[in-house]
Amino acid sequence: MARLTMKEIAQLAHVSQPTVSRVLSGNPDVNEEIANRVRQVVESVGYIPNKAAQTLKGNQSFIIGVCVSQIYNPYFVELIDSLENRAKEIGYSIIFHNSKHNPVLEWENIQNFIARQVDGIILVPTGEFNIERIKKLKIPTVVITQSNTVLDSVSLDHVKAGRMAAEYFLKKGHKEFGYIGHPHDEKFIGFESALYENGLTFNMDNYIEIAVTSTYSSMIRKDIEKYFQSHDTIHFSCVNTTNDIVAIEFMKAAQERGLRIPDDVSIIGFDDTYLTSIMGLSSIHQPIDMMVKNAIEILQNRINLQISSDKINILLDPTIIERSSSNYSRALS
Amino acid sequence: MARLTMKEIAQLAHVSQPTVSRVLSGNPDVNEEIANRVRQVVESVGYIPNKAAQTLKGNQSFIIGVCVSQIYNPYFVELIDSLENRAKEIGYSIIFHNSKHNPVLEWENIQNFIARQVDGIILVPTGEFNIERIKKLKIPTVVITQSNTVLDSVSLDHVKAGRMAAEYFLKKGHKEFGYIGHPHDEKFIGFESALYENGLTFNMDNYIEIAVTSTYSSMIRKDIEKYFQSHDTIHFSCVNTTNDIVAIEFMKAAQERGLRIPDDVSIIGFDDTYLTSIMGLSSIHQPIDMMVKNAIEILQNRINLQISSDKINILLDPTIIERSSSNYSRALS
DNA sequence: CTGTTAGCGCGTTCAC
DNA sequence: GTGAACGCGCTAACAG
Repeated sequence: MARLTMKEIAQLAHVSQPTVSRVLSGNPDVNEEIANRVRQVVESVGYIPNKAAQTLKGNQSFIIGVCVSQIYNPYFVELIDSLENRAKEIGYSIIFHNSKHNPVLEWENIQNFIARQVDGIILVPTGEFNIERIKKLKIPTVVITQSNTVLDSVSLDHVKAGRMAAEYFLKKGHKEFGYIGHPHDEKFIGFESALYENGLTFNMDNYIEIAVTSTYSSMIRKDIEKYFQSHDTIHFSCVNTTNDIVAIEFMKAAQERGLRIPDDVSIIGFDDTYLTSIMGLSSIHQPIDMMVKNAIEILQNRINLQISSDKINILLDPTIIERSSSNYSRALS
Repeated sequence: MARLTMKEIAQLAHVSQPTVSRVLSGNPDVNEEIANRVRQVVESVGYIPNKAAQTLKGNQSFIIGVCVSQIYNPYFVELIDSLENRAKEIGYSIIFHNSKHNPVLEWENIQNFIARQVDGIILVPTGEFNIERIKKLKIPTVVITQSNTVLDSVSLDHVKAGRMAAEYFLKKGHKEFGYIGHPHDEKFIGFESALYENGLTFNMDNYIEIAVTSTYSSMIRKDIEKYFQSHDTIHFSCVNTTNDIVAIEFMKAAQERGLRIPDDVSIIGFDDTYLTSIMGLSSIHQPIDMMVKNAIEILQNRINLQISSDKINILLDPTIIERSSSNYSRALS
């Protein structure tokens, strides 16, 4: 249980403890022979330096705190995996937290990050609740998968994604449009405006609302069923959705009601998770690795260069991946 | 950037630093008035104690290292989420690593855990490669989702799960059995032996082998396609699989070849991830929360009581969840 | 080039 | 009931 310390290594190698430190940190000003002797001992006893002490001393923990708002969506899994990979590449560890869409939990998680002396934070926020407080902490923080007006952020251009879906449907000859998403969905803004620019207005009765807190398939399904309870059938031939899970739940609900996909209703998902290939769901691809790469780069710069340059907001371009769920053209009239 | 220290809090509250320490640790031997004054200051400046220093001092980090062998399977997501939840409940943080089925990476991850002074490790091992070395570290470690002959472990009873699938198929009247899994699959042992006890022998030509390293759907799919290349069709009416992803990939491959499910071939998955409900896939349920609960409990005991009692190996009972993919009875002959 | 000294922020004696 | 002094394991500054 009691791990070896640098001091003990020093004794074993008959040198002073700082010399061991120098050898391990690659300081070249050490006699090669002595260095080898030290390395020999370190190797043979399997000594590993105590990062808690290094952190205390050096004011750097080489930890990045990651806090996501949910994890159920496979999209977040890929995000976490990608984050862990990149972080490891640059010698960082990840402390992971889930805020479950709860701002109070989110703030607790952030506080833990502070306590742990993380060098930076990557955040999928629950909303705007804690943003200002986080800003005040002066810890490099980048919001990922959403853009933010206060903090650095890296995300897909959601508005553009919405536009893209609308334009895709328009090109396929659709006339009546549906949307399934949360209230205040950026993608919807793009979706609606693209329609508007084509002389169409979105009928809000075709908006199926999913509660922000509906994190599980079953809850999403209930939200969709609620819509069907007040609407005998749907009055749209195509529908854009806020994520793949929502899309799939709608897909199932529609099929159970005898609606054919894509003939009766075309569907586009969002995130392009691996669920899409399983279900043949068209989806808008999020370049996760690219987002993560950018986010970590920003953090690194903020950490090392102590730059307090202007806020950085990166918006990446969406790509639409067509699969069978939307591969259907309406006859032109 | 430079965070407040306890000493500075002490100055602000006109007390000594140890007094602040006492107040924060809930030591009752402090004048109530002074304690309140301290709490007041702590609150108003948002002071958060430095865990790196606490770790260094107290020899406890309140960190649990979690290292999984892959993350692509949604099963692991639920595992990580559950772990994070429980850990937080007892005041622990999680450092997360993915070994990607690579023993070298796994060992690096473990070394990082040591460096970070984790109090315990929860591990989904890549194999036996590092087990003995880990044992020597004398750090409380529990293997999860697999049983282990050297370390503590909590897992489902895989052999029993295999038996359960076989018995289920037998009851449905099946005569020819298939299996899709990795080499040396514990579930297969149970599957085969249950058949054997019913006077049947498993035909190894009906074993579709998936490489351990086939982590993505596409790779699994390739393994399945390879089987079909050397076999015009399948000679089994039911098949047990090693996880849900494998099951779904087989499902798709079979359907593309005109096989009806469950009429021509019944399928049972494993893990009971949310993919199953999407696909109507029968599956053997893993009680993740129960496993996590047990695993963390074992860790806690090992950490706090310093107990070095006998190795603990918990085997939980499987449950089979029937959905449409296996809901079909063969006519009895 | 190497060893001695100091101090990171905190918890824990020990006197008072 | 409270403060002074020490040390956890390490890195950095300073001598020599």
